[in-house]
Amino acid sequence: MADQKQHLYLVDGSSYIFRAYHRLPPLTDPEGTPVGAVYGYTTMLWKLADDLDAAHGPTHLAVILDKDSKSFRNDIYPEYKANRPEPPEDLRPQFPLIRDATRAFSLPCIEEAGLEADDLIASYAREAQRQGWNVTIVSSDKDLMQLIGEVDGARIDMLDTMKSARIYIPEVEEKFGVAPELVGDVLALMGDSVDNIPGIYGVGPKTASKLIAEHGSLTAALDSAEDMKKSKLKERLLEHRDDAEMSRVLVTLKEDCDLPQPLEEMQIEKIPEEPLAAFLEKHGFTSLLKRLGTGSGSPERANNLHPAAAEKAGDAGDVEGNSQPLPDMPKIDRSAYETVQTEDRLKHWAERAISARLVAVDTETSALDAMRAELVGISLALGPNDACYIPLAHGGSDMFDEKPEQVELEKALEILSPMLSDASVTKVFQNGKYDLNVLARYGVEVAPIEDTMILSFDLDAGRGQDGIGGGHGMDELSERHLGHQPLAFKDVCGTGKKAIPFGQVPLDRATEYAAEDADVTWRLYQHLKPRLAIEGGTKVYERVDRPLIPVVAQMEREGIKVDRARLAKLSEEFATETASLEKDIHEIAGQEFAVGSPKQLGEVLFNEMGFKGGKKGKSGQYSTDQSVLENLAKDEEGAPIAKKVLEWRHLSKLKSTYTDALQAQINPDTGRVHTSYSLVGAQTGRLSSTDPNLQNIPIRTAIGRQIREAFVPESGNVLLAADYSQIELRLAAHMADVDTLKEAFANGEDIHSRTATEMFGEVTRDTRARAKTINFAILYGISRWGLAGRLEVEPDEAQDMIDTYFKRFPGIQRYIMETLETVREQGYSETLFGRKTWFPRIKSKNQAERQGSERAAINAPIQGTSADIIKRAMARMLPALEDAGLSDVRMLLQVHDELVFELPEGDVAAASPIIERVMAEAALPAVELDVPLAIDIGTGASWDAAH
DNA sequence: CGGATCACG
DNA sequence: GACGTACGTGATCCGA
Repeated sequence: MADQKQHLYLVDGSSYIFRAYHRLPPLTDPEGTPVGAVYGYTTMLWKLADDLDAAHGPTHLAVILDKDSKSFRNDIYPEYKANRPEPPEDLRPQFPLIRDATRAFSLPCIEEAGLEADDLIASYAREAQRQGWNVTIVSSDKDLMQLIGEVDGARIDMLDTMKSARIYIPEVEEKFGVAPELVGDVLALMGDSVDNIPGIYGVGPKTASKLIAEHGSLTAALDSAEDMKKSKLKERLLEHRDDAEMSRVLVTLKEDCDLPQPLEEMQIEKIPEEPLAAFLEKHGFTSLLKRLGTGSGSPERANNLHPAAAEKAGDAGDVEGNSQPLPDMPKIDRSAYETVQTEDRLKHWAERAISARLVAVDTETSALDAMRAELVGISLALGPNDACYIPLAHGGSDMFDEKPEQVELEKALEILSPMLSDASVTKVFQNGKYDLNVLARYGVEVAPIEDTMILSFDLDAGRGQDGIGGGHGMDELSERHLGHQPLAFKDVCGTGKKAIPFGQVPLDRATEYAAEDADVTWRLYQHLKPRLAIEGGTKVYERVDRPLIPVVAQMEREGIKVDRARLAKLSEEFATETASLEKDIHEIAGQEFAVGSPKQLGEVLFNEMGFKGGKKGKSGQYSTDQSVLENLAKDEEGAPIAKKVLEWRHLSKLKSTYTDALQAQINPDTGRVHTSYSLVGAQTGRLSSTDPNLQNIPIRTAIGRQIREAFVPESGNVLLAADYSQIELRLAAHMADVDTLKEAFANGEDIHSRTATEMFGEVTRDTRARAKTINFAILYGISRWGLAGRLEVEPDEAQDMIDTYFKRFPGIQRYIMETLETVREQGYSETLFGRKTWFPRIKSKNQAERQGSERAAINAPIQGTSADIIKRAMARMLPALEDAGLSDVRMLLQVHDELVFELPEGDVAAASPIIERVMAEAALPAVELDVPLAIDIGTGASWDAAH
């Protein structure tokens, strides 16, 4: 008998690489091969190998892979997995590398034609269990959860390495509401859209779990349908019984496959250094390579991997590799954190923070909305693993539990405030705007601050692709830069209806989560801040973005007053009008249908009513967008219904998105609407606005403008709107150095008219409108087909116009070529103030993808410079007004080229010239433009009237 | 949760 | 020779 129980680890390699691919940045090795998923896979094996000596660690280990896409399940059901999309282009070359990586670790790698990895895993797991071994399946695939459980003391459990979570019977019961043996029955009912397993149509995980838990088996659940009272569910159970029974077969794992390699051969003791070292070297995983020599644990990060964008891009690509070595930080250790429950300990931490001069801070609250959330606790970090959590409003898990001991909230803030406002103590946040707003509502001012989210944005905007690895949230940053996955909020509080407020999380758990966030923030700061100077991000961070954080925070707290009664009245009018339009539309169509459903509308118009001009898109659905309906409206037969649908759309959009939604957004405490601006929302450096979005309030139609009339000042005040006139075209004139355009702006000419003169020789309504379209087309990166579509001319004619434009304004073409050349060379574009936007796909082999990046790259310096300028104006605005003794002016909103203020009527005359000057001079002294920046200012008793 | 649509600069 | 056509956002609805 072996002295230690045998323990087999079965790694579900195939499912792992898909998850790794989607979660890791698109890294490439020195040869340019994409290796993001391989890197993730390698670190995962590394961690497992690290556990070789551990008590619960593996004695035997094998990786199981899918051989090909077909299996015996396709014989039962040909559509099995038929919906699977092809793997992404830059993942495909990584599949063979996964095998290489496995061999590099000298581990067995098992795959078998006609069998899926799941079946091999099931068969190996059962065989090992029969021999009395323990088994751990390294996967998070829910299908495999069927296997979990114990037979004669031999356990099968699962390990989700991405979440660092063990999965055993309680976790399965939590997820499925039934024991592991019944998981297959639940899966058969609910189906699986990814694998294309039908299940019962209309039955999801909730209903499936409930039915199986109630009846004890699939058959019993299906049989019970007979006795159910009449319902949709009953019908569906009866009608689709066959589907469920076939699904049951599909989800059943084959547990008796022949085992291609005997269990004994999977024994491991120590990973030999070769060929692992050669593999790590070949793919540039040097930080792992270094660890191999020292024999220490898993890596913090791979620091010589190149972002795919910077591939062969000269010095830019080496930036990460050249960055200063990080102080060697110990692994995150959640058990090291302190829960601060007494005044003495709190004072101790405050004193330590003051002498440390740098402290990472994070607040925990009861809600996501900074204007409504209540403070629940604060965490601090002074170094790696040197962190604490200060609970301030934790209650028991229910009203009968006693509250845990904690420092009283006011007292705690009194102790912390001097430190938080101490000019010699830097407070580091992740998205500090949120914490600033929460603390400000408790009367606590915080300065000076640093912000890791903004640091990341200023260094890496645009670096991800299609949402992969490009974000600036804490969890993503931690994984990307620290190689560590922090506890997720939902792991602590749950999600959906079962979610509990943070204040009810037990203190030990709350401390692990909250203090870790401060710890991670502290570490990220150490990592990101040094990169600024090396990579040229200091200016934009220090001069533009960081100063803006408290300014935007204050704007959010100000909010804006809306006239609720007025909105309600509009809602009512829109409701009446849409109802009557809907009736008319049904009458014309000769049938009732959901006007709001593009699918139904398309079928009614182009099938039932037989109108021509129906075009189906990718989804196989008719397009019914504005342009289609406008064309239909030109047709005598089509006009009546098309016009009414257009009108219906217009009104129902205004009602649902604005008049209804804005009323609901009024904050009960302040009576005003508080948007939330994202400082990292747009890759170009613009702000974005959410909850509600106040940057897309209607203005282009008279009906829509009524909504603007509901944005009003407090009595005795007015609203003042100041906007940059044609700022992007002015910047284009400057950046492309176009004399004609610069001269026109210097003379205060109407730029579209001037363009019309240059291009068509005369200014008429028509030529001016065309010129305007062309001017914008230039800013957005032009194509003859795009312009042709907009102007409703032939592509040839559009090309002539583009040629003429380039001839008349010669700098433009040069600007476009030069911009693209530098972006291709260095991987990113830059604004006049040095803000970078990365374009990882600028060299894509996919033409559409590449051209899309090119258009974005042409636009980004212009849109981004404009964003820089208004941000600089915002940061200077209130101090400038205060210097002039105007302390009652409140800055409320920013809409890309416009600022909205609320101020006493009597201050308008004095404030207007100051606002104008600050905006006009915002580029100075860093940048001296060749064109003046003109500002239009208006005031009025509503936002509409101020225009 | 993705697609279609439409509101803004 | 085919591809798919203007940049940047966010909210709502539908339908799976």
